[in-house]
Amino acid sequence: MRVKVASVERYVSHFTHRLDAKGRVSIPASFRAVLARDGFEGLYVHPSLDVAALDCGGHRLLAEIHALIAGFPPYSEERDAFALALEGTSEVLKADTEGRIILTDTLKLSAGITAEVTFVGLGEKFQIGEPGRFHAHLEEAKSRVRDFRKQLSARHAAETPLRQGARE
Amino acid sequence: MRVKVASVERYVSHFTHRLDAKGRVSIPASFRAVLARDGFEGLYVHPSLDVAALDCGGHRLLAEIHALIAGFPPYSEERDAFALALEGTSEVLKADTEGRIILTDTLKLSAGITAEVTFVGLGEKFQIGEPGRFHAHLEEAKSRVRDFRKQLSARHAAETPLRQGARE
DNA sequence: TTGACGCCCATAAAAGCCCATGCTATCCCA
DNA sequence: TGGGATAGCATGGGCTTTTATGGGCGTCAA
Repeated sequence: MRVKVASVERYVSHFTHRLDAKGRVSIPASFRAVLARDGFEGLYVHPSLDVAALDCGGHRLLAEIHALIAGFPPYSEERDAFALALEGTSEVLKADTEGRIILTDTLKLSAGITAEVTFVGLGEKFQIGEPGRFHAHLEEAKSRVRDFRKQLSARHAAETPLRQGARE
Repeated sequence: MRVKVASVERYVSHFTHRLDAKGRVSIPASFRAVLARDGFEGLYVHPSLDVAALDCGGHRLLAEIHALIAGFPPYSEERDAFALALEGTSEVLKADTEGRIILTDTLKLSAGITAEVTFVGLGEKFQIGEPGRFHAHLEEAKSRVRDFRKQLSARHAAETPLRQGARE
C-alpha cells in the first residue's frame, strides 16, 4: 500500500473529464482518495444554490448541511425551505468499480452539463460543472479575492503609519 | 556532515533549474530540507494572484490559506468563492524519489514557464517563476525597499533634528 | 424483450520508481 | 599544502504502475 499522506484531507485542484457514450465520468483519483478516507459509499450530490454547478462530497458535506438546517428552529419556514432546497434535490450516486458515476438528467440539466465536466476542489467539498462556466466563475472569484487583499493591505497601511520596528 | 544549520527553518536564496524532457524539475535541496521539516509530503502549489509566479510551500502555507477560508461562515457564498480561487487553482504535487516535481500545464501557463524555472525563497514560502520575470520582479522589489528606507530615514531625521539621542 | 445498470476486461497515455552519469565542493591524508 | 577520494546534487533514461476511457456481457425489472 502506498502512503500519500497529506492532502488526502481536502479536495484541491481541478480536472476536466469527458462523459463516455454511456454517460459515465471518472471521479478524479485524488478526490476518490479523499472520499475513501471520509468513508462515504458513493457520492453525495446536490445542485449548488448560487451557481450552475453541483456540490459533491461525503459524510463531511452531509454533516455540514445537517448542521445548517439544524440551526433553524424546528417547523420554521426557513428550515423547511433549506431542507427542501438542499436535501430535496440531493442524490446519492454510486460509483462503479473504476470510480465512475452517472449523473442523472436532472443534475446535468441544472448544471448545464453535456459532453465534458470540470471537477473543482473547494476543500471540504468539490463541485462539478460545465467547463466554460467554470472558467468564467473562477475569474470572478479571483478578482474578489484580489479586492479583498487590497482592502487588507490598505487597512494595514492605515493602522501602522510609522514603521519603527525596522532597523538597519 | 555539512553545516547548513540556519535556513532549515525558512526558504532563502534563489536557484534556477531546468525542466527535463519529461517536464520534471528538481526542488532545490535546501528547500527540500525545509519541506521535510515542515512534514509535508509533496509540495503545495498555487498560482499567485498578483504576479506571474507560483506560491509554494507545505503545511504552513496550507494552514494560511485554510485559515483565510475558514474565516467565512460555512456554506456561504464568499466561502465558496474564496475556496474556488485558492484551493480550486492549487495543486498538491508529489515529488519523486529524487525530489523532482512535474508542474501541470495550467501551472506552467499561469507563470509563463517553459524550459527553466527560478525558485526564490520568501521565508515562509517560496515562489517558482520564469527566470526573466524573476529578475525584473526582483529589481522592482529592490527599488521599493530602497524607497521605503529613504522614507524611514527622512522621517527619522525629521523627528530627531539633532542626532544626539539617536540609537542605531 | 428491451433498456438501464452493474461488473469485467482492454488500452493508451500519464505519472511514478529505480538506477546511471556528470559536476562540484568538500574532506582526508600523505 | 596539495591532490585524489568522496559525497551531495541536478539531470537523464528506461521500465512499471495508475488512471482515464472505451466496450462487452450478464442480470434484473418493467
